[in-house]
Amino acid sequence: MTVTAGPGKRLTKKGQATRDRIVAAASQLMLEQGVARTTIEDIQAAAGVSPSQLYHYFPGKDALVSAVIDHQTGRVLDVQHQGLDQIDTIDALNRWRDLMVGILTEAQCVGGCPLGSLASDLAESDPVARVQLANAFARWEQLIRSGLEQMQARGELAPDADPEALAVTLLATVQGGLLLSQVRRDPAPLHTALNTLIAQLRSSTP
Amino acid sequence: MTVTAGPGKRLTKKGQATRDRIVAAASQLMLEQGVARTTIEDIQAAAGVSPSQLYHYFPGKDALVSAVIDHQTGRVLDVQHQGLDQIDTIDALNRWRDLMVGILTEAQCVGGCPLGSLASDLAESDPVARVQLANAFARWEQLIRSGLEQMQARGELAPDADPEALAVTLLATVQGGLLLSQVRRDPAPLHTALNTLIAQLRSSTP
DNA sequence: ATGATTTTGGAGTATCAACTCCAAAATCTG
DNA sequence: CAGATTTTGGAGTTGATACTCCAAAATCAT
Repeated sequence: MTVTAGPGKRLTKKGQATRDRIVAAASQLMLEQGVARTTIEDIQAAAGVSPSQLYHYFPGKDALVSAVIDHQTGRVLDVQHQGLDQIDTIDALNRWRDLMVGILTEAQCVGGCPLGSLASDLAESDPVARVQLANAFARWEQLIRSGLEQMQARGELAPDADPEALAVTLLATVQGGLLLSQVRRDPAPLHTALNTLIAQLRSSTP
Repeated sequence: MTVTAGPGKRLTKKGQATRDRIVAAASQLMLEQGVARTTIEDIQAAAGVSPSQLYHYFPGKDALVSAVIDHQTGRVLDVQHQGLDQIDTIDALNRWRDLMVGILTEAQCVGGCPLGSLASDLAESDPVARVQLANAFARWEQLIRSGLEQMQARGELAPDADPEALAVTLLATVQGGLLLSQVRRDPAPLHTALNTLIAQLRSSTP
């Protein structure tokens, strides 16, 4: 997911490191305080970088936001691959649930979902970002769907279950659960919501 | 939910109208572009009000945000009462689903959930607002739970179903579905997610 | 009606945030 | 090593934004 040298710009090893530092700092700050509340100066300070450096790598804040979306998309999809790639049984779904609840708990429920937060923040104010995030969610959904299809092929899921609809539902429940947990500062809502949904799946297993 | 004259401040009929106009304008703008991106000047223009008027009714932006949260909480809970108060059958849940999908469709998927958007926006940057929103969600959840308990009492829901857990799950799914629909500009995700969840409930009905 | 109180108009201020510019230092290429 | 290119430091500019102030007009209570 790391965007290395594009066609028009050659990036030195050191340059790439600086760029990465900027994106990482911006990603964290924007997750913690939102895009609009994160100033360029904040990012400069967190990344240990001067104004000219930042504007050397990004034409403006919008471009930086776009890079942040790519960065977070990569991080989230990595975790999802880790949890979903070899799903065979319903218990594997429970491990996936625990993976996400664990990450949330470690973060002490701060920030919520990196993609969900960006989406809510940018959906109405940055059309380009909206599409970029829609694509990210589509890829995430596809990952879940593939896992469910694997399970269905192994007979762990009812043959008449609809993996596509279930994938949307699971993704929605993850997003909503993360939001509720973030607001309440308590991992329970995410855990309960996923647990309930997975239990329903099990009950309709042949 | 309308906050009329508090103890320390007497509000004239006209004054209350002006205050209401400010809160309504601020609510809409903050829903459409987020809290941080909505400037006091934007609100002044939309409400047809001068700076001194705004600062006469609110000590600062934070206080206005708090009033906006109250306003949106009232609006959302009103709709939820409308859809949930007399729930007896599973079909009533489907009408509730249609109510929300209908509202979302009318809004052309712009803004998402008024509470969810505020929550995601403010959770990390305004601790007072976070608690205020947590309470709003708790009331919403309680409304859903009461509906489910009614259904359970009538035998429309399995006796061993857990209304509390189901309420959290439904609320999370609504929130996540609204977010996905907002990002994709398509009511389908919300519809699919709620539909799938309700279908699961039906399948485990005695 | 009249005096007290609330409401309003609008100009003004101090601060902050995004972005620019140019020359010096570091790094790469051959 | 030498020239071309990339990277960096830091002061400066422009515009926006939250908030203030004071006097005039409207409204209310008696």
